[in-house]
Formats: sequence, structure tokens, C-alpha cells
Amino acid sequence: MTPKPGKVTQREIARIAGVSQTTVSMVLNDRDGSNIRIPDATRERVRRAIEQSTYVADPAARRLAGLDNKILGVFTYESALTPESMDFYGPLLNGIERAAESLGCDLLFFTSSPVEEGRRRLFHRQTRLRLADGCVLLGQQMDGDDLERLVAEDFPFVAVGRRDETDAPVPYVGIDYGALTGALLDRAAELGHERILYMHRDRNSPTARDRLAAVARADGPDVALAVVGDDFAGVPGLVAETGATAVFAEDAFLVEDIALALGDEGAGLSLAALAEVRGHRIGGRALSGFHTPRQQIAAEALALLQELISTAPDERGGIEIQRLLQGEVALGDTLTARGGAR
Amino acid sequence: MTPKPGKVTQREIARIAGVSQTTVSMVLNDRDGSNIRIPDATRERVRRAIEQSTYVADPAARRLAGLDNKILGVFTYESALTPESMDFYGPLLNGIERAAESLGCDLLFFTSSPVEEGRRRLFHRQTRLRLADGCVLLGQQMDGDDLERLVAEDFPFVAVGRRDETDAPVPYVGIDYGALTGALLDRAAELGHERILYMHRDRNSPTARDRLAAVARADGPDVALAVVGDDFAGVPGLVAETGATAVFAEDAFLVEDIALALGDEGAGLSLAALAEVRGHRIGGRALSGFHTPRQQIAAEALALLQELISTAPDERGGIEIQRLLQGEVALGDTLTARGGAR
DNA sequence: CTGAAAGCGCTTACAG
DNA sequence: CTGAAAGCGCTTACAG
Repeated sequence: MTPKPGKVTQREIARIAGVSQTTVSMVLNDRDGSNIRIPDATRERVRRAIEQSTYVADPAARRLAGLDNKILGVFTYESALTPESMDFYGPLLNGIERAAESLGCDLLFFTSSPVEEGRRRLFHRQTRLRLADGCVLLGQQMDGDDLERLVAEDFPFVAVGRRDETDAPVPYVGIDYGALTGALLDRAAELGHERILYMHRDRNSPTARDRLAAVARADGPDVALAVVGDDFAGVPGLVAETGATAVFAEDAFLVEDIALALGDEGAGLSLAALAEVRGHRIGGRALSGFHTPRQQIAAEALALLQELISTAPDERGGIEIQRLLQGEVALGDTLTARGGAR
Repeated sequence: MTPKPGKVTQREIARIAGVSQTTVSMVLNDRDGSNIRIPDATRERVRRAIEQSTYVADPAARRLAGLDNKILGVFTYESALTPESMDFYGPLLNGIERAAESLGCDLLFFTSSPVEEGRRRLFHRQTRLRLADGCVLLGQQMDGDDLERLVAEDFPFVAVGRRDETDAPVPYVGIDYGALTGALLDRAAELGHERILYMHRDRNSPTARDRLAAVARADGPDVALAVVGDDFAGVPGLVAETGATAVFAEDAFLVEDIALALGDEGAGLSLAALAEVRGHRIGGRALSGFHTPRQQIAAEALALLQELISTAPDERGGIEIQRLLQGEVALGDTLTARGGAR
């Protein structure tokens, strides 16, 4: 007469072991302080009862009673697991999975969040956000209101990528794109480039602004800016007009499109992406750009998140919540000395 | 005097709206049956109070009170998000994410499960399994005890891939590798191959057995079997010995290794994988093998899981819980008519 | 050393 | 039509 398959509770264990349910809880959680002292004999009895049953603590009840859940939320502003998004999210997710493994945490992906204007909404009527002890946010652009609210509610979270869309200080772990951009410009200058064309998508994200700001304060080469959309027909003209000997673009895909649009006219022109270039080649040559430590970002983000989770809101002041990691310039083969065919 | 940031409860809403907490719950859940009839005015008052607050239902409490959580578990016997595993898991995870999105469910990845003997354990002291309404299991090999226990506990779950390691009937959605193998052998026969070498890893998984069984009952060509490990030095000898004009292997990676080991001696030899071959090429030619509908498997698995979740255990009898989907033979370029160079 | 009690935030019979 | 009460399974003061 099994009471109900698959639903053993502490009360049941207590009955078997002949103790109170409280004691079972104490044993399970290794509570062993000044005023609670459970003799090994009792402890052992409870342990055996648990082992012989299929007892597992109900995580919902634990959570309700105020304990950590060992569940970390993962919120992505776009679908994370599509083949296209894996290029960007893949290394991050991999790093997150590994970090979660070693922290003993499960990962809750908020795939249910309703999509509005092409992006998911974090807060909605049925959000399971609170089931997680904390949350990692991923995405090129984030919603400032979401971030404000998370801060206001003292909910532990960490954004991946630098954030500046709020007044409130948002915890983040990101890459120092400004520094990388500066370094790449210096390199271009060394190679003799005096006029560079920077093509970007005019996106309103902090990292996009970081690149633009770094480009704007370049003291070596003269950098012309151009916004591109989906049409690359005007690219050759732009290059000619500006007299650029090198074209930089916001990301590797953009460089690929630009190279395609340039065709033979691109021969002799240097190319580089102000972003991760791993695995990208242009006409057989390794694209110049950056190497960004994305696995490390993920690990660092989860470490920070854990810190926030295990610290009371009013004591988080001591934690350095905004962290920029340094990437490195990937020289590649497409940024070469000025003086090619054109 | 905000009571505590980020923790608005139904009681709070009730106070504001001047109703009982029960009524708030009723409104939230649209309970509107024979004996409960809440006037629109009241309903509206509650709605407004909710909208003006930042109320979100505590999922832990809902769950404890017996409601569905809209959380689906995802358990993988190996790490799912590594670059290497993405080849296999990627399309499945993508399909799962999409299905979860359209079902309005969140996804709980059990990354915390302790690893024993290279594989994760589903059941452990702190498993958050029960937080999910149901669970999808992924992995080439699964633990029979895990499956038995899930069945015994009436926990809704679906395995991806055919299962046969238990007496109890395990719900699964898989590919009919037996049929595919038969079809590929027929094709080989049509192309004049009379002696085929099938190289496999001697894995003890249902799909591995399905392939072997189909190979064994081939009535056309004569198929020799060989187990390979990490050493492929003996491959050329084996081919010569058996007089095979075609070599089949368990998966695309294995074919690649074999092709490498054969080198020039492989010229004229037909090659095929008894598995998904998308994206695999051998010496520039598209590898022959199968196309398996992995996105569809994921969708079907989640649909079945939803069915199980929303059906009481004693009424699940009517559900067809074991589903094999048909893939298709990918002709490719490496399975050609007999009579090449050798 | 150990148990009875209150409480976490919700849902759902059960009374008005 | 609406509220007071019990209960989901757990944890943690608080009494013995």
C-alpha cells in the first residue's frame, strides 16, 4: 500500500524513522549549531530511512520557505539556440553551462517570455524569474526599464556586455571594446593607413557606442563614418569618395558583406572587424579584428552573480559590480601595410 | 513606507483593492465557474491594483499549491552546450527552444547533476526535477534505472531516441534507423555492391542495435562487421581482407576517420554513414547517409510531453507514447556504382 | 536533545 | 458573490 507513488515527504520519512518531521529537516540540512545537537544514532536512523525511500526534497517548498534554490536564470533578448545565434551565444552558453556545473546550479531559460517588437520581455504576468536565485542577461540591446526594475527590486542579476542605459548601477561583465578599437587603430596607423572608413549599423548599444567613441578620439588616422543597412551597393563609391585605404566594420558578418560588395575593387584594401573574428575568413585570409574571451566572460558573470546572491542587498556595496575584461587584437591577414593595388 | 522592495503578494493587492486575498487569486486565474461569479467591477478593481503594482505570482507557491509551472526540464547525459556536442544536440535544442516558446514554457536545464562515470545522474539528493512539470531526456545512452524510476513515479517524461533498456514502457520519440539502414543497403545493392564492411563502435544503445539488426537481416549484399576503437591503422587491411567495395560506418565522424586511414587506397571505395550527414564532406564530396528530422523530433517530443503532463496518470493509456519518425536517405556523392579503381 | 507551531505565498473546497 | 480556513512541503525560531 504505497501511499502515492513518487511523492515521499519528510513526514513520511519521520514516521519511518520514528522522529519528528523537524528532525528530518535538521538532518537533511546538516543543521548542527549551538542549540541543536542531534545524536549520531538518530541522525543515522534518519539517513537510513531516506536512503531506503526515494525521497527528494521538494524544491518549491524549499524555495517558499526561503532557501536558495541553486537555480540561475538565463534570459536572452533573442532566441539563444538557433543556428545563427550560436555564433554569438554559443561560447557564452557553453561557459555558463560549465560554470553552473561547477557551482552545482541548474539553469532556467526563460523561453516563455512573450516577444514584443522582436524582443523578449523579461517581466510579464507569469514570469518565473523569482524561481531563480539570480539571473544572467544576454543580448546586444537590453531594455532599460527591465534593468531599472531589477535593480530596484534588489534581484541579483548580471548583464553580459557593458551597460549604460540606466541611471542605476547595473552589474555587468563585458569586453573593453574601446581599448581594443584604439589598439587596432594604432596598428593601422603603424601600417601607414591615414584614411579609414568605419562602417556600422548605427545600433544603439553600449558596445556600439564604445566603438564609435574610440574611433572618434583616434589621433592617428582620419576616420570617416558611414552607416550601412541591408544595401551594400553604395560601398565601392563610398570607399572611393573617402579615399580610404582600410575599411573597418562593426562585426565580421558586416565585413563579409562589404568584401562581397567590393569584389575586385577591394583588392589591396585592408579590412578588419571591431569584433570577434574567430573562424571568419575573407577570400581565404584570416580576418583581422579581435579575440574576445567569451568563455571567461561567462565564468566571470556567474561568479559575480553568485557573489551577489550570497550577499545581503545592503552589504553589496563592497562588490565591484562592473567588470570589463581585456580582449586582444587578432592581427589576421586582412589588415596589411598601405600601398596595395589602389 | 514600501513594505519590502520587490515582494508584492496577493495579500498586498487584496488590501489595496479592498477585497480578500482569495478574490485576488480568483481574478488572477480567471476562475469563473458555476459557484464563483465575480462582478466585473470587482474584477476591474483588482486588475488595476495589480497593474499599478509590480506583482508577479510566486512560482514556488503556485507549484506547491498544486498548479502547473509551465516549466519543462531538459536533462542531457552529457554536457549539451560544448562546441563538440552542438553537432548532435544543436538542432534538438533549437527545436526544443522553439517548441517551448510556442507552448509558453520555460526550460530548466539540470546542469547541476553530479557526474559519475562520465555521465550525469538524474536522481540525486538535491534534484530539482520536481520543479518541472515534465522532462525531456537526451543522450545516446541512458540509464535504465533512471527510466524505470521515472515510470514508476508517474513523472511525465519523454526520451529522445528509441529506448528499450527497460521492461516498463518508456515514452520516446526517435528515428527509425532500422528502416533507413535497410533503404541504404538496398540502394547499395542496386549500385552493384555485393560485399560491404560495416564498422561500428560496439556501443550499447538502442539505435546502435537497430543498425546492427538491420544490417544482419540484409538479404542483398553480404555485410561483414568490424568494431573500431581509436586506432584506425587496421582499416585498409580489413577492407582488403573482406573484399568490400563499400564501407559503412556508424556515424559521419567515423567515416571521416576511416577515409583518412584509407588514404589513396580508398579511391573507388564507396562510403556512407548510417547517421545524419548534413555538412559532412569527404574529399570534397557530400557524404552519403541519412537526413534525420531533428527539429521535428524535438517538436514531437515536447508535444508528447505536454500530452502526458495534461493527462492524469491513470488515463494515459490512450496515448501513443512510442513514436518513430521516418528520416530519409541522403544519396550524397560517396556511395557510387561498384567498379571504381579497385 | 527534540517536537509543536508558525509561516513562506499560493489554490481550492467550504461556508456564509 | 466573497471571505475564512485548510493545506501544499518545507525551514526556522521557540518551547520544552
